[in-house]
Amino acid sequence: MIKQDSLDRSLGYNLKRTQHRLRRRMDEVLKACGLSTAQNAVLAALIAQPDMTNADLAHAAFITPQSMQSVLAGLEVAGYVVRRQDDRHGRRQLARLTPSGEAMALQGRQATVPIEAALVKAISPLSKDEALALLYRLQKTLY
Amino acid sequence: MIKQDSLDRSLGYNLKRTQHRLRRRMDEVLKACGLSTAQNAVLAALIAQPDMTNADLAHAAFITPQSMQSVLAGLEVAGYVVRRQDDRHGRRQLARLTPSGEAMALQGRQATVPIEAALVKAISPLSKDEALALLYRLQKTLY
DNA sequence: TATACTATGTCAGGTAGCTGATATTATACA
DNA sequence: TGTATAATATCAGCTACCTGACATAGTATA
Repeated sequence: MIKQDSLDRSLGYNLKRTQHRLRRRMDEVLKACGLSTAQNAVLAALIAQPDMTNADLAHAAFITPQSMQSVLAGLEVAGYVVRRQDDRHGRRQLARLTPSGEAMALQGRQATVPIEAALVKAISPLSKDEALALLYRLQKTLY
Repeated sequence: MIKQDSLDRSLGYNLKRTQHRLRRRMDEVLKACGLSTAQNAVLAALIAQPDMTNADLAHAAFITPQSMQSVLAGLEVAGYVVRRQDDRHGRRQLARLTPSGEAMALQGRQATVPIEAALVKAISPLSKDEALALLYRLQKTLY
């Protein structure tokens, strides 16, 4: 490698590389739980906020509603999630965790806690609020 | 949305969301050039450093060497890239841009410059060096 | 030198997520 | 009220990328 300088100094490229490594680490530990990243995202979202629709979960997991359908179907078959009709809405189906789904959600959370903790530690000398504020600004710019 | 707090304060989740939006923006402008993100990554890498191997390019574009094979094959068919045997190595094949490949690389670069510029602008009040240093620390932690 | 190990390229098959299209329900509005 | 628009779910097909297996060439080491 002689001249990789322009790429190494690019924010976009470094955001990509950071996210890529984060994804790899997450996949590693989640695989040990028998969860995919998308599945873990669903469980994490549902434990924070039960009775979400397929569309909501898709948004939370950064995939399309069509893709979320199959993810959710898999979680239903596995017995981690149940869906029922929304009483006050003929189209919506609300998903929530079963007891075993909650247990699996906690396992996924436990597995990923060390990674998040390592990130927080690596922020220094910046504060977590400063780092989050930076990411918020970038997100707002990119919306 | 009632309680999304824990996710919104998570560094990992916000890294993912930032990268996701960046990816969408990049895809938009590159599509107008007729380029995929992977193709643009190859062209950008080759303009910075000619005569790279398939394995090198795969690493630079964050995909597997197997996947890069088909990307590179497509770029060869399109006439943007040529590959030749490395004189001093029986296995390596070195890729470089054709004149039209260079032109397309510049088009891709021009299309993405405003996005990178917007990111740089959004960093403030932090400096670019501070932001890059943060990403470097995160990458090192995640390796 | 011989032998194990690593790097590179390639083929084959699988999977996750995407786009497009459609039906149904809710909502906004004229 | 009626009608257009938006939201939600779902089916079908496609594509990009992955994993696994393998052949060949270079490198290290005993």
